[in-house]
Amino acid sequence: MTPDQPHAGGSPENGSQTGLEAGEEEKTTLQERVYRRLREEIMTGRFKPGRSVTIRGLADELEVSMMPVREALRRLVTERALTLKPNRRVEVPAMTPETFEELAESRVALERLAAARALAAAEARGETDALADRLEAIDLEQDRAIETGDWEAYLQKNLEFHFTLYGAADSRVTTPMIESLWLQIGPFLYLTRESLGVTYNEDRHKEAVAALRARDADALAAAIEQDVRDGMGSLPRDRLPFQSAARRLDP
Amino acid sequence: MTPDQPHAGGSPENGSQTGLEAGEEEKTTLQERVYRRLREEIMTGRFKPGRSVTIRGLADELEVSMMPVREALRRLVTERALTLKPNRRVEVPAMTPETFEELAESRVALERLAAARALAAAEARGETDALADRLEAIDLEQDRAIETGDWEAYLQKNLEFHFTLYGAADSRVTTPMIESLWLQIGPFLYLTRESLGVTYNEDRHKEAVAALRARDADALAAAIEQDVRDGMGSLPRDRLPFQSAARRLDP
DNA sequence: TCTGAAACAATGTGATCACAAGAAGAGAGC
DNA sequence: GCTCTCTTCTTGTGATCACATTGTTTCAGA
Repeated sequence: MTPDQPHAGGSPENGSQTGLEAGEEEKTTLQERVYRRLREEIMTGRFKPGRSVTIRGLADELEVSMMPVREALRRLVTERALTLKPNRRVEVPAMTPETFEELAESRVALERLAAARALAAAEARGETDALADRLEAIDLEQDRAIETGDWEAYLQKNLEFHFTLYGAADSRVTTPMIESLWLQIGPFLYLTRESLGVTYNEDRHKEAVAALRARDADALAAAIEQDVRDGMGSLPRDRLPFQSAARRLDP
Repeated sequence: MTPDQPHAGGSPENGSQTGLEAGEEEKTTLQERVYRRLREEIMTGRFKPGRSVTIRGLADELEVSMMPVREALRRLVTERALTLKPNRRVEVPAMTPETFEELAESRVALERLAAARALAAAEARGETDALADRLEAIDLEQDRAIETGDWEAYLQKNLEFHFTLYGAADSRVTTPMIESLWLQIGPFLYLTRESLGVTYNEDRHKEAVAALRARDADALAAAIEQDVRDGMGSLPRDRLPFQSAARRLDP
């Protein structure tokens, strides 16, 4: 739909010529699709810290009007994926060592909880082994991604592993908070790759699966905690693209 | 500002005749003030679960146009203070025992973390004792609120105690998440009062202050955890206004 | 060449309108 | 009386416009 057309709502002819994955499911609102699109781009690091984002700019780029972009941006700001500067301008937040530390600690606290809840929920439904099987399959695919050097797939499978586990608890409170944390860390991980090159970290996924099969909630939580700490703590702090360093990467 | 007036932005004559705390600071956006107002009303239980909220209805009530209400509502939905039904209608979410449990567990996980971080930050700045003094003063006021039977002040001081503590860490990640959790629990607490009458719970604030003075992070976290569990766990589950019961309270 | 102000452009915020989907109500048929 | 359908009204979503504010550029004066 071109903005010149003075119509609204679910006009049947929209979608096919927008930049928003043409031919996809049209059931959702435009704002929702813009949101997902932006979220995806933020997560994969296409928006670099310090880049300022404008409503009209994105509206033109995505070939929609200002309204959906405006609401999507506001949503991302409340999720802290973007920040609202005092000027009312929106930009990709720069990472600081303090925030990084806090994100790691919050992830540990919440993901331990989510993992324990997932085990309890799966066990209550008698699906624990099935869940372990699924996680094991994902972990194998991740190993394959490492072998073939596919960094994107590696990160994707890591994300899939964690959220498959937490999804078993269908926690409508905890999971969204964890998602918000990932959303804040995501772009930084991709930046890290640019500045450090590809570094695959050892993970504790196999230990987690084993703990799950053993119905050992404490061991599961410990494995998840170690996994989070390994993933975020093993990065060389002094060479990470924090704040000022990040600006250097931005043309 | 009346909606009939076809002007926008920071017209100097607005604010005085809106329902939004006339004469207040005009520096913020209208959307921000609507947001705070709604947030306040949700927290104090003026919006009962199941009540459906409409953009135009609120816009008329607050004497603003649809736009600020629309954005404020979306923000509250993102924070899970309100729920977006599949019909795209917004309503106050009904509490379920599962969600209540999950909110309690999440609070424990995050507030333990926030408390520990607060102690570390205060100690690093040499303000630990000053912080303890402030918390003690708040706790005394809370005791006084209990004596005089002022339920509103009681809840207010309880909130103040917790966020004064966490504020010492100025955690830009953890604190907002805790706020979101309180926002989800808040209205339910007030509902609970209506259905159960006033019940003052014992708290662990004095233990927390003592742990703070002793620079004992573990004891502090334990006190906070106990405080959260006492506050949320001591309520008689079978008589709480969950889901169906909540509907009964709504005229 | 540097500084400062004035003109210009870009941007966020709020208002208003149009439209489609859904909810509610009325009325006919059984 | 009950159910189904058609109509009417309500509501959310998207588009577009107006305005104030913030950034940016230009250009004169030293």
